[in-house]
Amino acid sequence: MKRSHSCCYKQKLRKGLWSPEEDEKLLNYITKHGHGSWSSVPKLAGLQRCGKSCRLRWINYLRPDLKRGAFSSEEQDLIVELHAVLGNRWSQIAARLPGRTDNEIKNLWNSCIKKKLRQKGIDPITHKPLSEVDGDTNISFNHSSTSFSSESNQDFFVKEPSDFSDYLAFQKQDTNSVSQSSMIDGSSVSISGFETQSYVKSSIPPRDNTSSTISGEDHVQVIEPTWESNFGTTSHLDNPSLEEMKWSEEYLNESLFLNPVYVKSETDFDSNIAFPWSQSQACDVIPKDLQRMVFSFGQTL
DNA sequence: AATGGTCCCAACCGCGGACAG
DNA sequence: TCTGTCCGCGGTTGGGACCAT
Repeated sequence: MKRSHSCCYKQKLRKGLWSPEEDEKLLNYITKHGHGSWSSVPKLAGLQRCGKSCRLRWINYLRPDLKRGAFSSEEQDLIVELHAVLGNRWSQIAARLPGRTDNEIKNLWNSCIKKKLRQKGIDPITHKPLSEVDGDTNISFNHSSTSFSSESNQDFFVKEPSDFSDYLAFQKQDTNSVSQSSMIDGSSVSISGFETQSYVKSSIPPRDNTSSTISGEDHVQVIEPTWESNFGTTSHLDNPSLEEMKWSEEYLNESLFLNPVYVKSETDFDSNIAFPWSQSQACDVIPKDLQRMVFSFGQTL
C-alpha cells in the first residue's frame, strides 16, 4: 500500500496556509529537538497538521539557512545550466544553490525562466533553439534504463556504464552515419567513426592550454566552453567567485555533478549535449572518480 | 470602483523508493 | 518475499496580488 500516510487520515488536521502561531510552534520544537521522525513532529509540537505538511513548512519556509529575496541573475543562469544537465530534478538543482529550495526553484522555472528562454528562442525542455525543436524532434529520457534517445534524425545512444573507461556517448553527426561512440580511457579520449570533422566542447573550463590527449580517426579540436553561445549571456562567467564555486574540484567532489559534453559538427554546427548515460543513472550513480575523470578531461584539454 | 484576466507562490497530492517487521 | 510505514520528490493547484479595462 503506497498511500498510507496514516497521519493524513486523522480527523481535524489543518490544511492550507500556516498561521504565525503554528510556525512558532514548529520552529520552537525543531530548534530544541530536531525533527526526528516527521510523522511524530506534529503531535510532539502540538500541531494539528500531518508530518508531511510540517516537513514541507520547515524545508520551504522555516529553515534558518534559507536565503530570502529574489534570485540573482547569476543564480538564474546557474539554474538554466543545471537544468540543461539535470532536467526537472529540482532537488538536485537546489542542492547546488545554497539557501534555495527545490520548490522555489521549480516555481521560478515555471513562472519566469521558461518564458525568458522562449523569448530568446530556446526550448526550455531541450535547451535547443526552438527552430530545431519545432520539427519532429522529440528527445526522451528513459529513466529506468541506460537509453537516452531522440526521435527524428537525432539519435542518441548510451553505453552501459559497467566500465568507467567506456562512458561517453555522442550524438551521431548526420543522418546517414551510424551512431558513433566516444570513450575516455583514463585521461585519454578516443573518438571513432565520425564521418565529419568534429569539435568536442567541454563544459568544464580548461585549466591550461597544454596539448590534448584526444586521439582518434578524425581530427578533433577542442573549443572554448561558452555559455553565451547557447544562452546569449556571459554574466555568470564574468563572476569569478560563482564560477570558482561551480567548477572547483572540491565542489565537484562534494556534489554529484554530471558535466555535459557538447559535440559540434563542422557541417551543421548544431550544438548538442551528450551524456555518459541516462540522466537518472548518471545523477544517482556517477562516482567521484568519474567526476574527477571528467574534470581532468577538462583540465587536460 | 468593479470586474476579469494573469501571474506567482505556498502548499497539497500522488507516486516511488527505502526500510523494518 | 510480502506488507505496512515513512520519507522525499516532482507535478499540480488554490488563492492572493497585481494589472488592464
